Amino acid sequence: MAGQRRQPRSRPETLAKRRDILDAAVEIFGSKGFAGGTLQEIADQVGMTHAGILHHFGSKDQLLLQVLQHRDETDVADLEEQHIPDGMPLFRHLVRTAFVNAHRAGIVQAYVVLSAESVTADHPGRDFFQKRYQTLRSEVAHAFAVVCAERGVTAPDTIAYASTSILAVMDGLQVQWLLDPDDVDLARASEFAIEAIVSAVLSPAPSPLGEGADDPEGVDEAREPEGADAAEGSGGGDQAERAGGGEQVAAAQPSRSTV
Amino acid sequence: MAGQRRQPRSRPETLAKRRDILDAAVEIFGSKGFAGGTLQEIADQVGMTHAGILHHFGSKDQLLLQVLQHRDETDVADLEEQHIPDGMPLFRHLVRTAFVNAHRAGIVQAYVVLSAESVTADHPGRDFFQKRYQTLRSEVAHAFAVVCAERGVTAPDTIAYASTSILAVMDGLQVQWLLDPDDVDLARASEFAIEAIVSAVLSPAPSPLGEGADDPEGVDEAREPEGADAAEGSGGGDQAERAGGGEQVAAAQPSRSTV
DNA sequence: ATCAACTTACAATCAAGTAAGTAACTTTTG
DNA sequence: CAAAAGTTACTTACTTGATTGTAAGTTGAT
Repeated sequence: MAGQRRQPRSRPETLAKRRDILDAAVEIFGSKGFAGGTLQEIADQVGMTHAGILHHFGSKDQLLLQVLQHRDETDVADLEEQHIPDGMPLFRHLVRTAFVNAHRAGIVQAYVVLSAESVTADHPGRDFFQKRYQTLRSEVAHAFAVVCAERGVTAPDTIAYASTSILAVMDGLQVQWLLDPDDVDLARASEFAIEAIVSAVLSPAPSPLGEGADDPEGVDEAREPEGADAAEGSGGGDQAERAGGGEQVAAAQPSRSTV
Repeated sequence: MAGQRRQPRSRPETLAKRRDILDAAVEIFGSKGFAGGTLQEIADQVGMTHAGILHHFGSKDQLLLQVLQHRDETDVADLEEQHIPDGMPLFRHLVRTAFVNAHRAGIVQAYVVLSAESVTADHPGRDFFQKRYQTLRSEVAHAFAVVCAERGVTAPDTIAYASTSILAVMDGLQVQWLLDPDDVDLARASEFAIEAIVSAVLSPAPSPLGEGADDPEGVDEAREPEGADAAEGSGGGDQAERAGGGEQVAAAQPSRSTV
């Protein structure tokens, strides 16, 4: 709803200012979320009024989009130095990224918060993250294909699961690490999980859970064709199930009463 | 700042109403986030005014806490029927949970959004999720210890990484699945990843990434003792690195320009 | 003199919380 | 057992304080 001149012919000084704003926005949105962070706070951080920010970006939504895009560009630039890896080097690169991220809680948090927030109803960043994950998945899948070819392994159908899973662990570990940096070793755990998943693709082992025994088909999946029926909105419980499951296992903390 | 009588001696009818409110709150907070959702919306859904809700719960923060706690209790009750598993059955249970969750986008979303949002500065749910993950990690770790003992495997030091990783994949997959239910098979991918990680603990394979070669020590970790120095607030790029990484790999979607 | 980069001032919402009142139900008590 | 008294579950109405966005004016550089 806001008309905005998108850098019509701006001076280098102005561009620098815009970058400052974007950096401040990452920090604020990262620490308070998009809905929780305000233009005022961002403005304060760069020493302007909130109207000044709107002058540059037109609206809060636009600002978020630019933040996201700017991050991408910045990071791409960072990588441009190094050669962009494929095949096995990509996996090594992902591990290295986790090690680097363990020293960048600020940006990690921004992505964690914004990506999760983006799943909410018409969030301005939804499209961005959806496309991003699609891209990342296909890149990782490609690396898997390359590696399989190199080793003469017939590219298994597990590649899709493995690709999405690798990205998932990296993200999920970030959440736990942000909540509890002392308990979670972001870098090592990422390394371990990535290795585990790559191994599983390259040398598929029989399921340790017991092949026929677990038969999750009977539980749910068999009834409906794919996991696509999606969005509902009330009912039982998600990760909570996991809490329940362990409560009577010799758990460290009594979960029901303590929490 | 709000004084509130916490069910002093309420009638069963009242308790039912409160449950209604909690259910509505899960839905609203799940679809809009905690910061994004309003008491008004929740009130509308149960046919009251927002003041009525404050009458029951005192404040929005309190409401969130109760929502979280209520979910836990509900889910525990759900599980009480089944026997709570340990050892290998716990892992099977986690897989089953993923299959069940694939049909409960609503609650899955609530947890995804709220857990990620909880990492933000003094979020009322932070403590809840921090404790929750601690509990879950130790439960999974315990199951690993049991399984290792059963198989005569010396419990490896990888158990901690594996435990946190299993929870992480499950969470991370949920985000991707919510954004793109057609592209991501929540249940199958969770199953695959859990099996991969359990296998990696039970039969450790040499790193497929090349033992000495990757040497992430040199990158960062070696410099500072642990991944605990944490919170910063500006700089380079998180998952973005991953996008960059693949951009020049024959990726499906042009990432820089498209996004 | 013009244009970009702002600022001040204001509009329009909107949200959380509070206060006070009301109707219904429970408990006490004579 | 019934009237009084108290309590609960709300509502309406208001206060307070933000927050995004707009409009119009000011300043400095080209």
